[in-house]
Amino acid sequence: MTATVAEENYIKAIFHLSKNENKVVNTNAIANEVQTAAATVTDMLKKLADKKLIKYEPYKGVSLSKNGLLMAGKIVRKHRLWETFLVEKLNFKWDEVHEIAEQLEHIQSDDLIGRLDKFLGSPKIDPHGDPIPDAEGNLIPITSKPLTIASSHDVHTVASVGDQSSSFLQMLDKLKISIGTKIKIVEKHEFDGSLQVKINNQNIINISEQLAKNLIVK
Amino acid sequence: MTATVAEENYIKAIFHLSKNENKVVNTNAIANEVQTAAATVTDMLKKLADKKLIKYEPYKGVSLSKNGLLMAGKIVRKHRLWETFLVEKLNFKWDEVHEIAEQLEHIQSDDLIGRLDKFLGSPKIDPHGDPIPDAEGNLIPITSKPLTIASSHDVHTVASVGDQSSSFLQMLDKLKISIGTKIKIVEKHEFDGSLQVKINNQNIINISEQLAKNLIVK
DNA sequence: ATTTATTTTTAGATTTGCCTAAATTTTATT
DNA sequence: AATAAAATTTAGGCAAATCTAAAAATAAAT
Ligand SMILES: [Mn+2]
Ligand SMILES: [Mn+2]
Ligand SMILES: [Mn+2]
Ligand SMILES: [Mn+2]
Repeated sequence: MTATVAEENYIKAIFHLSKNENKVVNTNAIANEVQTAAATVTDMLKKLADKKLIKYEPYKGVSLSKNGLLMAGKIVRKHRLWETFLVEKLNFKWDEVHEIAEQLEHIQSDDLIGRLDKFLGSPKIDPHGDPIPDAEGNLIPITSKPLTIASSHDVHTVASVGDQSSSFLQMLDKLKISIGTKIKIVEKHEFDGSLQVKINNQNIINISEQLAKNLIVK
Repeated sequence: MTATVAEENYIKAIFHLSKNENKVVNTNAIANEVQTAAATVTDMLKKLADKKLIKYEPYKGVSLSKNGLLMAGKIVRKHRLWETFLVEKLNFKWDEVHEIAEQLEHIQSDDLIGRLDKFLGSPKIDPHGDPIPDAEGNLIPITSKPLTIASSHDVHTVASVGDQSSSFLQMLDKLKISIGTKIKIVEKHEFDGSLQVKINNQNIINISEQLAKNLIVK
């Protein structure tokens, strides 16, 4: 009844690739996400379909079933609660926690997660601004968008990051951009898509389109 | 180079069965400890011997190598630090933490354990009174003995418990006996080995030999 | 509409950790 | 010392998760 670590990682990968919706996910995309061969993914998809965790049509891709979606939500909840613990209590930096949470998310004990949640004050978002699903695995999606499609001359607030890589997160640290930072688009450069932005109503800097795309604001 | 969860569990089992010494451990004892068939243990012993973690002589039993002993110490350190976290920070009772620590002890990150240790104030003993090995895996054995061989009419202090079962720990809770409790042997009953003891210089109760054997005092 | 390219699945192997049953070695008992 | 009992190892197999290479299905390009 309880899923293996491998199964949990696949379920979570499908969840992330389908962006919390019912979007169909391809075999190759999963293979890339979990870093395995496509053939290995096919094997696993058959197993997950047998367990009714996904809807799988050969050659057509997969989506999570209702059960699969809730399971994914619970794993994501654990991942994000542990990340919050690591940053809030153990003083890890936000670019250092992903690998460890990747392991901790598989620890099996509902009681543990309930107590951890309480210990942390039942946080609603993790250190990267991502929402934490409830104990049943339900996730309330946050209505936010990349800075690239946000309106000019308006002040936006950084809600989360669209990339968890430490190179990206460390760059944000250097630029003094974090969750909650106010950003006003001063000018958009047609040429390379870069943006002239005002940070926290203070200094004005230029950021690349690549960076702006991964700043999720509300 | 890094050991699997199964390998770690076997190394730890051998460590516990050899009571931190160089005592030789039998296949059946390990099989019983890790709850597997004896043949499975033999397979694993060959693998651990190849990796130079144990000294293995077929039919003669095994003991940990220097490397194996340090690896065991590191796993035990993690187990006991996590137990301390669960009790001190998440308010688990001391009879509820073993199963979860059994999982958490396999999380791989030296940085994590270093920070956890610091967060907990570098505790020297875990919730059961067992010493916590240092970061290198070295353990300073505590010189303590079962209450059954302690002197009469002297006051002893409970240092640790010789049994982690929740039935035993819950019984101690009922008897108001915990780590640090003062116990004076009032009388030893020849007939069944039970002891008349005075708890914290207050009430006098009778405890069975079975119970006294698992009260480790100093 | 064919041909080509890409994606996905199938086929056949490997490794790890486990099992049962049979053979072997060691230990205990007549 | 011979035999019986217990402990341990070997033999052969199985399930999970992975791989590479080949076949099949789908999508893209001419
Ligand atoms: Mn994971
Ligand atoms: Mn996160
Ligand atoms: Mn364990
Ligand atoms: Mn303990």
